[in-house]
Amino acid sequence: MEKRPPTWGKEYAPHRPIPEATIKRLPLYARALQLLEAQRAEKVSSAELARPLGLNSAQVRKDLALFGQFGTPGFGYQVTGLRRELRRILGTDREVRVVLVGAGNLGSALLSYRGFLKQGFTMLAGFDVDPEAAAVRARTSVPIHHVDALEDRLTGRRVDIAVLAVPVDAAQSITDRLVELGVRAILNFVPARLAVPPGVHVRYVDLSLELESLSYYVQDG
Amino acid sequence: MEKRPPTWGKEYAPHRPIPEATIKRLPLYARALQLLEAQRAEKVSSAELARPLGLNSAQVRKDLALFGQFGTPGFGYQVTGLRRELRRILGTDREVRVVLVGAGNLGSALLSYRGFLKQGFTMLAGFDVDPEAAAVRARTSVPIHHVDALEDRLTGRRVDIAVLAVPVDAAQSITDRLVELGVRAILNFVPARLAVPPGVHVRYVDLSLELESLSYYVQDG
DNA sequence: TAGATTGTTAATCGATTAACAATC
DNA sequence: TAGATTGTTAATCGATTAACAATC
Repeated sequence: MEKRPPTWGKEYAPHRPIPEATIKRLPLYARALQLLEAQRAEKVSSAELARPLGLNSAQVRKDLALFGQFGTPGFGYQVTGLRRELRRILGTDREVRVVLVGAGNLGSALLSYRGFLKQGFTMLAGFDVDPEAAAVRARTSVPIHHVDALEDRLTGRRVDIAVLAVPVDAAQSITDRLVELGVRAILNFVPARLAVPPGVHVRYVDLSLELESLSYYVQDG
Repeated sequence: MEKRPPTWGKEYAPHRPIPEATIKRLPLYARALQLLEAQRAEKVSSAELARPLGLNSAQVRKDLALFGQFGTPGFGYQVTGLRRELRRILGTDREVRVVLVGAGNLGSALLSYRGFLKQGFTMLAGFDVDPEAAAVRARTSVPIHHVDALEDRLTGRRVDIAVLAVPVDAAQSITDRLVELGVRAILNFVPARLAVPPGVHVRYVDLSLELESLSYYVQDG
């Protein structure tokens, strides 16, 4: 049955800063909706969206309501429409341009790991101090250059996100250069705190830390 | 100058559950202390520990006080002593035994990535549906077996933590088998929610999700 | 209309930070 | 003793969950 679209659009550019916790859940919703769309589902309720993700339905409604009124009382959300909204909000409906710096074991795996870069993301290039060895490791069509060529290769090209997987000692100086080149966000796999100017976002992923903290739970019988 | 050790040991087996957020910070403290110890620092204050980690000194004191009284008012904490306590609390003073299941691009990178497994951790084995190809990718001395041999290889051996990097469709059934084998914690790189019995801990790391949520911050000028 | 589900406000929960007496 | 810093309580902040009037 056809329903007319809900009255969304209350506040496209939200004035209050959106909680970080909400931002992290948005791609989760988008992914679930992608699945539902593939299954030809027309509509979904906040409860149906929340349950498989292990979340609360009120949380889903609250997260979404921060960006506008996307649902219809008594009905739910239109799968396709909501997915489109989320991709617009996340910016993944446009091309998101990514570079990787540091193609050692971890970095080169990220280059070849299908499932890291989802629809909307483009890996422009990788950089490493030993691009030949890195190319062998990565086995990818993404060009890998020497880190010295960072400026030569990227000046004048828009780079949205840099993925950082260099040795600890190199992290800050590479960061400074990336910021200088206009990078707006960094996904940092290096176990080091990065100093960045306001407006540049850094997300820390410390794989070793995750393992070490899990160790806490496996003690005794 | 010699100081007598502080009066720790108030509550070694804490009755109240420790906040997850605290558990995640403990390895951070341990790592900072390791550095300080290497620099021959004798003592450290909560403020000195907090600042480089971007934390609040009260938070450091509160986290530590959950496990006992490790400090000395007017003095601070003894680096070596506190580090030892933290390693004991985390269980990284004993051998922590890890297996990896799924040695594709990401999994095999984790096998070779020095810096993933810190002191105290032992990677017993990797498992993959194509162990030969995985071995080529991983270039490591860690043995890689076929996943079918999970039970044959691990029955009767203690496994503390499993690192999961299999395809989505295989995640739950592999999880069930790992739980059956007595695994107590899972570091899950698969973008899927895992059902586990109470007492088994799952930590989710979704690299693609991190990238997608960063996309939110790089919009407009 | 009756049933369902939204958007939103209020209540709850948990975590962070400030403040300070205790104490080395 | 004077100065410094802990452990801990109280205040603050933020996020989650419950509840429900609005509404399709």
